[in-house]
Amino acid sequence: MISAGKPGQKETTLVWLRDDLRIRDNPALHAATLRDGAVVALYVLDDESDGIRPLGAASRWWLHGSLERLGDALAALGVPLVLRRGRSREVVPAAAIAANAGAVYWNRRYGSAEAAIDRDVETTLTEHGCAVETFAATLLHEPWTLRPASGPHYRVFSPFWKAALDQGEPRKPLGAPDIRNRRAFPLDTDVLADWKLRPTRPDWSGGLAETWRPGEEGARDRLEDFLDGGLEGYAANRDRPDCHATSMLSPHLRFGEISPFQVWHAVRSGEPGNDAEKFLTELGWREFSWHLLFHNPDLASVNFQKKFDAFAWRDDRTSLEAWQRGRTGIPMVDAGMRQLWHSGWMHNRVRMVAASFLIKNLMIDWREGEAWFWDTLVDADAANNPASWQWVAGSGADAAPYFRIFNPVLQGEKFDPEGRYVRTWVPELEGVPDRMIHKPWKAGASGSGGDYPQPIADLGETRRRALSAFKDLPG
DNA sequence: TGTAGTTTCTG
DNA sequence: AGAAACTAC
Repeated sequence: MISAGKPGQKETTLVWLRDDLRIRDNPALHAATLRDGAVVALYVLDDESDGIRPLGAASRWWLHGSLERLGDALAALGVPLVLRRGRSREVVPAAAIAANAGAVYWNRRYGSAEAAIDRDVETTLTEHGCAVETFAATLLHEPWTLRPASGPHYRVFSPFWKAALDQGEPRKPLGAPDIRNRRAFPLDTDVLADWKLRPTRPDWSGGLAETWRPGEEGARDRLEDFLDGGLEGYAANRDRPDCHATSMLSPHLRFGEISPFQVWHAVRSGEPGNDAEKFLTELGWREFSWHLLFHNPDLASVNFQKKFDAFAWRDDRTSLEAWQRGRTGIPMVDAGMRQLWHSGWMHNRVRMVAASFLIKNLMIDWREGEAWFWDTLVDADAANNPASWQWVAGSGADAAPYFRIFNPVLQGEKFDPEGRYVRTWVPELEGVPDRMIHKPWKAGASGSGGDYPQPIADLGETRRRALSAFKDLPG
């Protein structure tokens, strides 16, 4: 039972943090600071509740770093970060009671299992006389505020994004709160290290640590670096994996270390033009994915287009493993898969090429690829990941048509013309001349290096196989 | 944010 | 001959 407190006693406000691991532009935290009394932050590691998708290994690695940074930042504000593990429906009310909280605030989430948990927690807290307030923080547009004239939700990106833009400028970001010198009373907390979010025995995380700095400061630096060049050339170079033309903000956005509102206005305050529009459109795809997931909670497991349910995917563990390990013999695909394994990230263009190879050339179920990305990407996002895989498969909303099959050789020649990207991740190919770098099997004895494998699939043959198989889909 | 095969244009 | 345009998948 939460006591109303002695008359005049200032009540604690509990802020339940989830996918919003930042102190700036955090509406729930900000609102808590406007109240009298202490503020306590809570993070719950919940792998147990029904319908919750446990984090992949790369995401767990990231979470550790992000919580570490967040704990420091909150401590500097005089806000303790309390860590608890277990079912949110029980853990959150228990923490609220222990903190003698008069109010619990959080920023909304949009997965169906998560939203159901949040509704139940709200009910329980309200029954205990605890005030609950929730805020919009993670998406520019609440998924239910955008509605097409007909149908339950948008299925095509362009009209969706047009409707979003018609809603006007997103709100301005909030600054950092300042709430020092309010005494919170001490609450039991888990020790982060005990959660064992980071690998121990074989520590595969070296490449992640080289590449990333989880946390709000790392996010801000990444955004500043990206905007320093004024976005110049983004539209032209964003498809070039051999250039540093993309923002690499995805994992920071995923964990809410930076908000889309901050990104939006940072971009808007710069030079307007095609580069800025193009980049903001990428935020739009993120919004679209969440719009789709909100209206289709099983997006990660069920074909958006039902006619794909009948499709006979190939069961081929050997090829799947070759793909996962970057040993398909197709340089562009292997470079991407190795970049992913090493750094927890893959360039967007290469994601499309690697996914297309798995789905179309190998004809392996897109869910296998989605699951691998979920485990290995630091930006693994519950909406973006399945929406994008279904996009490539052709089973999704506004998806690429079945006959759009990427040729990894042509894609390589177009977007990695000197093979710099491929050579970075596939060192066996170092000695192959530029002309042959994306098709070393044709280089003969002069070229292909060491123990680099022969292609596990003939691109032409498997393309024709996919075309005829997908053509047989009903409708 | 497709490819491949074919036709048509151009120097 | 090679680019550009066109079209089916």
